[in-house]
Amino acid sequence: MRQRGISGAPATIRDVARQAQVSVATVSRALSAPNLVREQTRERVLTAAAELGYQPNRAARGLITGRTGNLGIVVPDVDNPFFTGVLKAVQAAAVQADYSVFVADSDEDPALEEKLVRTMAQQVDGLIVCAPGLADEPLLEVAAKSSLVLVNRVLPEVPAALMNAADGIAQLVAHLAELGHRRVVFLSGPDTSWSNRQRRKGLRAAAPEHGLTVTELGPFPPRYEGGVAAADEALRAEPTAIIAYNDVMALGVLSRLREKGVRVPEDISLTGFDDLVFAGLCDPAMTTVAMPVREAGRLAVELLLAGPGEDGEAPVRQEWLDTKLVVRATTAAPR
Amino acid sequence: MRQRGISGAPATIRDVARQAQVSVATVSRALSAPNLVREQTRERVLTAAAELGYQPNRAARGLITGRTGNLGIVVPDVDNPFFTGVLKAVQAAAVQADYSVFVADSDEDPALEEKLVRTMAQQVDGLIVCAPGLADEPLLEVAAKSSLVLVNRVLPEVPAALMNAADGIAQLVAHLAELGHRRVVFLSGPDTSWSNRQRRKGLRAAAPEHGLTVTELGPFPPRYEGGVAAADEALRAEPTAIIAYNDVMALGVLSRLREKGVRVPEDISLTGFDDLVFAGLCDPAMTTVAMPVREAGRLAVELLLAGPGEDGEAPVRQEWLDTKLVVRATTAAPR
DNA sequence: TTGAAAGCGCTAACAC
DNA sequence: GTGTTAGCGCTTTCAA
Repeated sequence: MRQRGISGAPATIRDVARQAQVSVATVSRALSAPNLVREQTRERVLTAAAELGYQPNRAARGLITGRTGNLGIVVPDVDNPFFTGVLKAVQAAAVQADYSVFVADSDEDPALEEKLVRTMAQQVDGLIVCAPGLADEPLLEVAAKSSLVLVNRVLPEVPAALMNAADGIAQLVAHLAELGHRRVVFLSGPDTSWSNRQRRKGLRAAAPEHGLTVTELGPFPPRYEGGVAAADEALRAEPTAIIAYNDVMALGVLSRLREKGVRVPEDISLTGFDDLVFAGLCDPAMTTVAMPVREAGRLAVELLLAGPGEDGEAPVRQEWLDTKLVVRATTAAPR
Repeated sequence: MRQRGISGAPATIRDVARQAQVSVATVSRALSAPNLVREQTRERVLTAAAELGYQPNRAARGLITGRTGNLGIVVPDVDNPFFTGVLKAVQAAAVQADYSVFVADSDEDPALEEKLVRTMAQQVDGLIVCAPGLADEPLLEVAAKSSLVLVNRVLPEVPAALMNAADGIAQLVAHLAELGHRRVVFLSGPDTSWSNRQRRKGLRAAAPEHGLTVTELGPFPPRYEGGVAAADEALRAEPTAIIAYNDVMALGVLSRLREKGVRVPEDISLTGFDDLVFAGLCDPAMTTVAMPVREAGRLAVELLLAGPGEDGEAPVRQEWLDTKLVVRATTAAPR
């Protein structure tokens, strides 16, 4: 920030001290430990500070306290609504606790991700990482030296905010079974993704309980085109319902099915996952599973601020958040 | 960031100096002005730094240089793809220039927006503001003291990255006219929005040139529900084409039209604006105008880093970026 | 080419 | 309750 005001440089604590006729220590106290100064003195200081437009220099404060007042979050793609949901909540919770937040976008590049995590770790009081692609080791290493919270990822002794996708897919299975479906196809996402593994695991556990036969196809790229490509393959298995790895993929499936004259949900049911905005806006509106992205963001900040506890006393918190089935118009009883 | 490594506190410049058997000044120089130290010395320093995992403390550096190495951006909603497009590019450009970026979300609240802008201004080297709702005065005030760049907003003497929506809508009008449309409806967004004014202005200028009669309706809330509500009103004007303020609203219109059995584009043409992801994913895919969000983000950072010039020498840069018509499936010749 | 030393603006002992 | 003062880790004169 370049100073260009008439008054030149910004006011320092010394300017305030002079104006209020007290020492710098008193100014410091009046501002950060108000109960340590006489009411009257404090008021003089506050007035002087206001008059001079004084704002404490955070770098100087951080230098001595060892705290920066900043939180960081690294995500693979800030343009992906899944992560912005988390980001939004992180941001809100941080502001509330009087922290600022740094955001870094790795553009899905694991190497960059590692660099960003390391760089950021040293300029924040706590770091939130949603980085499906990053390897375990660098994370563990950083976690050993800094306050780290993982989102949707489990690593020993590292606090985490987890979304219970397995249960979400179980809800989905129950819903489908109740409608009368027996033969479904699961369109898998990337094998490397923790989320995909969770979803598949949940599916494998829940399907037998509901008498569902599942054919797993893929992996497919978790994008619109991936869905388009997957649709034909899915049809060949002649299911009555298709469970796509996520909403975006489901949209691709939907488009391809329409192209081939297959009606949804009359001829075949289709579900997404994540409940991104457009899941509710497409036509027919998509039955999907809502992920607690906001809650995860909020929780991540809470875990960060709660800190590691009194040196190993409390156990590391890895908390699961509920997902929720959202029934819309792409699912119906099979013919 | 809490330290918990075995080695205790992180290495400081003094540790490196000791290990490399030089003074702290030399370490500092080796790191930030390599050509001022002998090659051999520099290598010793670099080795020592690497061995100790030394990372300069940014707060300390900032304290003395007056620079923070941080950029800030404030947006009304980090969960809105329009802004995340800008954010993504800002982030990328910043990292490239070795800056970190703070992001603040005002949640569309002008009062909070003002507070965030003021707070942020003092902890960054430059601030990017995309805040349609914020009043002029606070912005001008902050701009007087800090490096500020506006996105999609014009204020005297404040550098800005602007998207040429007026031209975009002119392209839209030309496209519609070419298809044979003569009677169109414009579904207006919020009156207070700079974007809406730009779009309306462009429409009013372009329509007559192409022999189009325009009925302006609204203002409507720029959301899905706004579009649903607007659709009925639009139909009453019996247009052959509807131009919605933005994509989200257009989606609402599309849904309501389908509900009423009005086919798009056979019975009526429909256009959006912004080209958000789902504009290409909905069915039929939406004809819309792509906004140069990425370019705007990139440019904003460039304007920030270019700085105010040699004290008033160079004129303040307010640059316009091109928008682009994207023809998809919601527009066709009228019956 | 290198080193010694003076702070940047602030907080936290420690005196009074 | 308040003031004095010693640094936090770094960059940058100024000398050598």
